[in-house]
Amino acid sequence: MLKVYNTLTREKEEFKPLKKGEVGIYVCGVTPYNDPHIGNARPFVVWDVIRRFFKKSGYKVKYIQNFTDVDDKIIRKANEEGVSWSDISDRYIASYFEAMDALGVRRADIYPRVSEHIPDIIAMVQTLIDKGYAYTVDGDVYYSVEKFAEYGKLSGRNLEDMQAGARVEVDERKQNPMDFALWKAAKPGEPSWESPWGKGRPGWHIECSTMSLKYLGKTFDFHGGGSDLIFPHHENEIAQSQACCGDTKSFAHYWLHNGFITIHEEKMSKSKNNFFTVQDILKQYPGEVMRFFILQTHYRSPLDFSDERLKEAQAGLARLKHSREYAEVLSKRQGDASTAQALAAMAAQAKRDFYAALEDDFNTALAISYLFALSKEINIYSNEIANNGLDFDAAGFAEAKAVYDEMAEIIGLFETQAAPVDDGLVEPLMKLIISIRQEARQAKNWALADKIRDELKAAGIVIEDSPTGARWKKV
RNA sequence: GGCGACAUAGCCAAGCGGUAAGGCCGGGGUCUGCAAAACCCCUAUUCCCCAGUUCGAUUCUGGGUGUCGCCUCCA
Repeated sequence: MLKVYNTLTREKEEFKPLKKGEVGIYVCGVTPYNDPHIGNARPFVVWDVIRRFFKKSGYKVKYIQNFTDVDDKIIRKANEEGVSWSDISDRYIASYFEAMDALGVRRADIYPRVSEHIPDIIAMVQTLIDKGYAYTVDGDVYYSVEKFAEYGKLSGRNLEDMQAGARVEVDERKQNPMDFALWKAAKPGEPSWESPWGKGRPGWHIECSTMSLKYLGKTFDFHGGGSDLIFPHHENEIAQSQACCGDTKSFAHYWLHNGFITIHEEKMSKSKNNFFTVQDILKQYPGEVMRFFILQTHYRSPLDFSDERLKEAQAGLARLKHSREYAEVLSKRQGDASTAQALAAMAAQAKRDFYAALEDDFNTALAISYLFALSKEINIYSNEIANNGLDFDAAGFAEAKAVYDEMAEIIGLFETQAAPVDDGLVEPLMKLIISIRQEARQAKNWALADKIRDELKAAGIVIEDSPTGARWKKV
């Protein structure tokens, strides 16, 4: 039984799909005005796993993720650079996909953009006006929060408290300081579209209501995003969507919010200028390491970013990879002893535990621990075979590997292949050097063998001997 | 000021009423001509503090202390 923590009720609830065997997911995407930093990437990595989990569990998944490509910051950046707003959004959407590809995040089913849904947005705003939830002022359209009785239900606030502590400068034209813009009248130098209220552009929030309605319907299963979107963004989406549909039970059933990635315990954010972009980190670590780093912590917890943490993730991931290689090799060798029955049983148990962990509010950290548990079991058997001549059971290893791969696939590991950096010359040269050294070793000429190894090391190449021959790698 | 989250070994991190998963680091060993790599084993009588509820609490309740977040653009 799948249980999920719902921000709306502040409880873990049993997940009941709207339609049996199907799940609809809307995750708030990015405003493309910058390269994504690792904090931005977190929700997409998390949801990528959730989606893989649902698919593996037999659900038909519809996963929508928007791009807010009409926005103040995009416009500002475009004006700074003297290019069009769409040049900026196109550039950073491409950057976003580049980062997601590196992290092994599979594509959503649809990536709707604000700029391609202006008529839908206008229609929704008009409906809100018609129903009395919105009013126009000088070409702007505002949502009247007082008209929506349940305003604040997601974020656990009420209008009185918010007004008491409001730090925003009050726009005197608003009926209530908390009213927010559905449509903004055009200003010089801004992109704009014709509307019943004059030229203008959509406010923030309305696009998600409109596009989720269009692609997932009035009611759907999951809505996700970072915790910072709970208020005002998701609160406002609820107000818009439920007012529009006239049904306070409509819209998303389960609201999932991920915690922040921090640096020195402080939220990573563009405004604090304490962020690391995915692309920057990729210069030091493979995307897979970042992904593993993110998933080793439960999605709702804060996650402190540092080089140290990434190094740890890399070491742990390397351990998992080694075991997979063992299982792979042994599953293909000849061997029909049934010594690995315990291994197969262990694998079956690991698989059950793994799924149970994910069914408990997508506890990837716990799930990954079962990957390590199976890894250890595989290593023990491999050692018995290598060191004690135990007969082995290829079928047992094949079974363990199948389970191992299934778990890894949901977490999204082992998918990226290291790009060979060979220029066509290094490989044959190294082969030659290694074979010369091997001859020296066979002649017990340790002085020469060690000299070759030491000098290569000084040149940045490490030689590692093994029963099946020497390996080399750049440091 | 309002609302909320979190505090578990050297570091990271699960668990959230039945007696502390996992990873990293460190220590010991196996393998190796020597190394390296890899693997195996070991590493918290104890879960921020103080009360309370309970046969029993890291887990629940109350009160502290500390850290972080939202209330303004933010994943």
